[in-house]
Amino acid sequence: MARIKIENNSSRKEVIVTKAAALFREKGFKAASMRDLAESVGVEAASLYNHIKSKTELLHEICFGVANRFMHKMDEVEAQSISSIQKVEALIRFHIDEMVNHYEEVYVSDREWKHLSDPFLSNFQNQRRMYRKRFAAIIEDGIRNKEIKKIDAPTAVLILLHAIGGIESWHRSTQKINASNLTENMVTMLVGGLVVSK
Amino acid sequence: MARIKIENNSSRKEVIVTKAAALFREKGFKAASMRDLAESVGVEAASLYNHIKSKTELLHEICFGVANRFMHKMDEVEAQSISSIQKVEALIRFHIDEMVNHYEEVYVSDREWKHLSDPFLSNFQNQRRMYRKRFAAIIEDGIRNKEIKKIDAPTAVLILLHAIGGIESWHRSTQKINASNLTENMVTMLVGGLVVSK
DNA sequence: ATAGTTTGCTAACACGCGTTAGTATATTAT
DNA sequence: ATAATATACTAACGCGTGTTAGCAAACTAT
Repeated sequence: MARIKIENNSSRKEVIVTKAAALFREKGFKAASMRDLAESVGVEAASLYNHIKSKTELLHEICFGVANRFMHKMDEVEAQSISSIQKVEALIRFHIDEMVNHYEEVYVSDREWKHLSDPFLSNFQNQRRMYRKRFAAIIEDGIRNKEIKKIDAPTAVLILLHAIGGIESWHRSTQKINASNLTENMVTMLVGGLVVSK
Repeated sequence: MARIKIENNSSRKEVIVTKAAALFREKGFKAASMRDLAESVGVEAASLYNHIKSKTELLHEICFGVANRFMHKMDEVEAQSISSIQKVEALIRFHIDEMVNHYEEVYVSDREWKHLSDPFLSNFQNQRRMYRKRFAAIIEDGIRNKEIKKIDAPTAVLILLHAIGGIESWHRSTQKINASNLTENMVTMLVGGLVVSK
């Protein structure tokens, strides 16, 4: 009788969530079936329901896991007493790090959150809005201090966040530069686009 | 008896494709049903098949319509005798313009092409790869001419393309700045991130 | 007016989906 | 060893899906 293998004292549910993230990333939430997931876990579809309540719950876990990590980081960065541009850079580096090390979850959270159902959907959207507002506030601080070019802060946030989302393609790319090189390139370009040239 | 309304001597098929793009953008390709589409067109689901071969054909039309426009623009820009940075700027402006004026199609082409089926899938992926290669080549030219910072060109392309894809959120935003302001902000930030500071 | 063509309708199909019920087999605790 | 719990299995459900067949209505051309 097949059994879900666990390691590092992680629960069976966590194993399923991880496999689900990989599958949702590959096929999209709607296109990925519970039978697909079961096969990837090495078990029959019905058996999954001993550990999870529904397919949607898997998406919850993924999306809010990611969202919470980002919110926590934002708290941390805001509390530091460093320049605005340093805060921006810290956030950019965190985003890239997340994208490199928790690729599947971050990707799914980014692209598939639409398929959440209320009240989780609105909750998630609120968290996103809040995060962007706080990010924009940092940039506006930087503009006031003349560290950062006079640009529309919300637009800058969108650009930054989506630019980093582009690592998705890097991740799949065959001829990829290494992660720290990637990070430096991105920081150069993105921060370079913000700072006022001296 | 309901009839698909046409205007500007566009075919009924084109009307369907346009509505499909809006629906696919909103719900995602898999989650959007032919019955949804039929309702949005104002007709019964089966009637659609007098004009189209399959649901997938709709995705073909959308994706390759967009891809062809971009390829055509790339031909045009490459042929011009202007500096590399000007070429980059021209492409960025075109991308933004496309995103603003053909939002639904571009968005769908960007996010839902995975659901194409071979041979269209590989064809589409090839076109994408080619486009990025040609874009990267322009940037590498710029680096050689010392117009552009020494960065990894393929990474820069990823950043640029995805950053522009971020207009998606702008498009839905309530407090949106106008399109030309948006464009100038993006160009400032993205081109500013590339050029060597003097 | 009539014939031909385009377009839409109703009905139905085969299929894959998420999920549940009921039962068997492992693992853990006494 | 025995009881209790956790986990997996088979079978099946109701439902929504893309699509087709066959027929009716509307437009177009003669």
